[in-house]
Amino acid sequence: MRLTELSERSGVSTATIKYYLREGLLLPGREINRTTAEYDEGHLRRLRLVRAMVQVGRLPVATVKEVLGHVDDDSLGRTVRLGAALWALPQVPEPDAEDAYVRGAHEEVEELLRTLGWSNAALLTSVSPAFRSLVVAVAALRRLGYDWGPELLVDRARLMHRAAVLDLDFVDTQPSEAERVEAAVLGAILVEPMLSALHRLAQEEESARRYGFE
Amino acid sequence: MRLTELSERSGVSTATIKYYLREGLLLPGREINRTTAEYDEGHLRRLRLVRAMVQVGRLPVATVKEVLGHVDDDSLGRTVRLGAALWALPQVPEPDAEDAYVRGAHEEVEELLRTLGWSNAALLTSVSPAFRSLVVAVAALRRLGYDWGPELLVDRARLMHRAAVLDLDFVDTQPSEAERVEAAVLGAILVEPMLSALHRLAQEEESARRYGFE
DNA sequence: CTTCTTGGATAACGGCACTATCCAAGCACG
DNA sequence: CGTGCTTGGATAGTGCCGTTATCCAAGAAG
Repeated sequence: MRLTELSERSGVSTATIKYYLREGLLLPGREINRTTAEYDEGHLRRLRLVRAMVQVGRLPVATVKEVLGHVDDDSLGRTVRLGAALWALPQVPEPDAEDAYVRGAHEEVEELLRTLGWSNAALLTSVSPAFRSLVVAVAALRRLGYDWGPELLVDRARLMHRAAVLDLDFVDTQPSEAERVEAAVLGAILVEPMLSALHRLAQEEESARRYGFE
Repeated sequence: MRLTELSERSGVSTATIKYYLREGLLLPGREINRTTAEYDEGHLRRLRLVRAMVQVGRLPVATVKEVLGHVDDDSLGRTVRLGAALWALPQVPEPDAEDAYVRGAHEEVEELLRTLGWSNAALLTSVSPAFRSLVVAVAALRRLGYDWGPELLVDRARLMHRAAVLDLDFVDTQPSEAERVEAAVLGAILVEPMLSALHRLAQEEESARRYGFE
């Protein structure tokens, strides 16, 4: 198919597709002659993947490129590929390591991992972006005077672990390794906004149950 | 305290504080004379709240203003205030209502709410931004060929409901109504990145447990 | 008195996701 | 065989947004 058809079938403007091609998010089509290129279903699928990451996952375009690079790199094992993709995700700004709140939060999160017995995750301490994001969030809450100690984190962590188990169960249903890796990354990137949406719906529901609408 | 001290204690540059004042995220200080204004602890706290929303919650400044407007509006009940604040959160772009995937996803999400018995949330169908975000996410997954039916959503929804219960339990520990409202909104805005971070850590942990690092 | 600091107004900046404009090379149809 | 359309590539421009820099006149400080 031509660029125009690719655009129609994906709902993405040709200008934007050209932009993605330029940025290396999409492989160039098979060049038929100097003014025509042929695209296939693979391009369409990849384009939809990019769109999902950008629109639903709110990933910056540069990040999508990086994530896809890890997904495509089949020299790595699945855990490493998934980890690499997760590490490319947008990060919270580097916290001030001198800040007392940040240091306290850091220790609390480490204690949390010990409590949970997440020995693998504990290896990643202070390097994993997810770890850092967690520290920054906890520090922000403490700065605001909320006493969110490990006891309040641990239940939520168990919940999210169960969500992760569901995600990886789903990954295991995929027929091929390539699909499993893609599903794993999608499970990280697209499931997250879904969980957020469910969380908000659940909050509205539960708030209405408890306090009504008055 | 003066602007400079406010800046030092919060770690936010004076230029940025001025910007927030301009945008109405911060109330002006008590004007001592034409070139001096006095700020208090309330300003510092509000500034930290704004920073947390912008940096940790990734909310656009205009959205923060809107959310704070709802938080401050004590003419409303808690559920309504929380709902209003949640509705101001960044939204996924309006989906194409003609799109078959979107329509299918819409029905699936409605079925999900029926299954869960979330009757209050069901009232909000097709208006709540959270509902819409969920529809968009499900549609994106289906477009990519994943058969994520309600059966895969319902477990996750129950998990997020339990998270919401924890959030509202925490809200109920707050001593005053004003603090409860703030905690509820924070519980929506700051807890979400925390859950995301925990989710990613849990995925890395679980992936390492299942497949190792090879 | 002079030098520094204050807060307010305004303009400028840098990043980012697109989008619009050109262009020359092909194709399609009467 | 033209004439006008479409193609893909290159380049520049747009709009938004969070932030920062520049001015300024009015006070404070030594």
